[in-house]
Amino acid sequence: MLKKESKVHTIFKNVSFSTDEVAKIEAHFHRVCYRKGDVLLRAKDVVSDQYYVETGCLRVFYSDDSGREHTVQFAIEDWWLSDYTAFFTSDPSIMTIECIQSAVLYRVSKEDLDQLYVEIPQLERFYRKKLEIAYSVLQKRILGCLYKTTKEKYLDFTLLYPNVEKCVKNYHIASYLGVTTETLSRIRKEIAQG
Amino acid sequence: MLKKESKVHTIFKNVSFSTDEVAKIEAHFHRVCYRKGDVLLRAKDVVSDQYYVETGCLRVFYSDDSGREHTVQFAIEDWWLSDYTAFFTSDPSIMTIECIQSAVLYRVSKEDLDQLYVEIPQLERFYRKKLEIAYSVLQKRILGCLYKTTKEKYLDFTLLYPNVEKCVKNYHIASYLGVTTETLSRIRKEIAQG
DNA sequence: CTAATTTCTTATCATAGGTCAAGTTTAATA
DNA sequence: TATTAAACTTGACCTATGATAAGAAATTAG
Repeated sequence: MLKKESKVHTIFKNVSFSTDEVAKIEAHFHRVCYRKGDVLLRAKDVVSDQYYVETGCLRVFYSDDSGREHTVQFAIEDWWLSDYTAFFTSDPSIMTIECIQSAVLYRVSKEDLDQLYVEIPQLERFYRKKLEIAYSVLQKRILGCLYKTTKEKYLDFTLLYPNVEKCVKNYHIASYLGVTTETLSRIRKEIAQG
Repeated sequence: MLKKESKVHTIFKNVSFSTDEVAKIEAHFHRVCYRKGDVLLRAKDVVSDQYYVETGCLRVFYSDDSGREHTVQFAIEDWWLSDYTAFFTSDPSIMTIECIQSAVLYRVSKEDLDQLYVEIPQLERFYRKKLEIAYSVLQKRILGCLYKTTKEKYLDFTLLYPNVEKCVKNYHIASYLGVTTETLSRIRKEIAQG
């Protein structure tokens, strides 16, 4: 029987690790499952983990003072998620993470990751590059906020998250775009009518 | 006479490098000066450098199809700047970088930096952490775009860039907030009147 | 110091999107 | 399948901000 491929090769595509390094990494990534409606993280929790999504769909949102929810990111297959601001700064969470569709995730703690960075420079490089891409994506979104119409932002959303639209509620998308469900409804109608 | 402190210690605060490492880093950082009005980078240029600001004030902006400018960041003393999306992805620039107040910068190329990352893991760590903070800042700005009033966003701006307001034009700030100068004018009036 | 140019403010009007409310469709549950 | 609840759509009205224009203030150049 063939030796099972490590999940590490899936998670860290295009990075070559030694067998020893793969073992070290594997030891710190924990497979966890969640079901629709589960809450992985609540505002004010301490955030010591981040997650890699194998399957499922989740969203990270902020609830403002008047109770309105604002979605900062979705995560489906092959995405990462956390309340990164809290994860990076060690401040308490301001986000909530909710499971929208049953998910299989790999969890890793900040502490373990910091340790791995020292032992495996390749790994730190991977995360640096991942952050570079993430930074670019956020900057593009900000630019969109500055000058694009809601319709354009909606179309950008469908490109960035091609498979998310199917599995999330309308109001999830609206809260990502920063508009009301009513407005999104009108925009969809407009797009449908050409 | 005392040996002059290396600029490396100023740029990479709180990181300990060996004398040899300092020399290596120093060899790749080039002091450059710009004057008010100078353009460091034009849209469509290849972006091979990023800059550390010793003194001065600059801004990075995107010009949309109808010629309107949208400021993605300002940079004053101790900030870094580039068209990071282009810098990270090697795509041609979509941003323009303009000098608002005479500036002294330290320039480093992507190529040299990539080399230094391999030689000095401490340096890669510094930039990873810098990116983590930058990511948090951008996410906070996005969150602001999703639910804050223009007035609140303006006040956030004054907190994030406490000394920038003095040296930039009103329309620079407006283009950072994603509103017209007229709107910013009204908001300032409103704030002044209590 | 004065003139010219740029920037900022104020006013009027137009519009995208918010709020509230009602009705329709879809999904969950008995 | 029927009932209930959740999600979505549509309409009427309101508000913040954009567009345009004109004048005031500040900056730069002669």
